[in-house]
Amino acid sequence: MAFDVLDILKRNNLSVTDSRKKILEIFQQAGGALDHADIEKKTGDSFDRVTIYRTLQTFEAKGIIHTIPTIDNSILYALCKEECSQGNHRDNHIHFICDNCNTTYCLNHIPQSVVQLPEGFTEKRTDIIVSGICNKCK
Amino acid sequence: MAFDVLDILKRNNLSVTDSRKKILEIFQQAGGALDHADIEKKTGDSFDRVTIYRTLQTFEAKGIIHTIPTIDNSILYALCKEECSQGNHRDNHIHFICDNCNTTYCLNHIPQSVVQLPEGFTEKRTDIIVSGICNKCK
DNA sequence: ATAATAAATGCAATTATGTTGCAAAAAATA
DNA sequence: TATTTTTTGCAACATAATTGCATTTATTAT
Repeated sequence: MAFDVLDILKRNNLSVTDSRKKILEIFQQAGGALDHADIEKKTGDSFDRVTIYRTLQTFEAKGIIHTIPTIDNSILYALCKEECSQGNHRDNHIHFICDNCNTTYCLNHIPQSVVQLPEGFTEKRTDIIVSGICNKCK
Repeated sequence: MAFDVLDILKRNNLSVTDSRKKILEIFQQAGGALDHADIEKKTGDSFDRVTIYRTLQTFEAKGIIHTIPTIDNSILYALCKEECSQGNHRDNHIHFICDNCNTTYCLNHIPQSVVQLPEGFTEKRTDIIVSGICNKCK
């Protein structure tokens, strides 16, 4: 566990700091997606709010985490799978958000160009967000 | 035009007020999706910010407008099509957001249950957001 | 048409959310 | 271990969103 976290930071040429280690661990334990407020809750007052914002920004820029669109005004982040490389790590994810427990699942299913766009439209990224009830809440 | 707007309000048992009429007209003229800030710009200082927030909430509750997930932290709203009834007015929309001009298009294409969910997961709503370049910006 | 009732609005205050500059602290490098 | 580079925390600031309440406006019943 601790090894994984160190490894991720080193692979991405990031300084190893307490906040970065802690936030990565939180993502690993959570499994699903988290927003800034979730992380702030889980870190208590160990770190400044600003540090959390900046850490999330750094991780996203490096492709360690990716954002998930939401219907409310929060920004959800989730750990990228191994396969997600710099360029395409945002593409082809399907996310499931449980209406009951609010957990976000990253489904690894890759949609085969589902959408038929009108003439003149070019697709760059497609996000599919499914909401409903998850297997734990049913 | 003015008739449409009145009609919508009456069909939904809403009091006819200046702000509600104006905001509906703005949506009709815009065609695409708008967030709170867009509407505030277009109304100038005719109405208080709070009134705009409350009007959007009311419209969403009535199924007159629906929200669209976004990757930034804005809440986008768009007029529902006629066919969208109370219960399902959020389902089966595909939205296209242009990376260049930022316009949001409501595509009427209805996906035929694209996603294969794992056992125990129940789908209630599916949002598909495609981003890229629109036909005007290409 | 007018009075009574109900609903919506505007204002002020409050809370939440996000950003920036800079000095101090910590990490990486030589 | 000393030097350089990077990250952090603090303070200030900016924006976004919510709530309660008095006033205004719209609806309704007479």
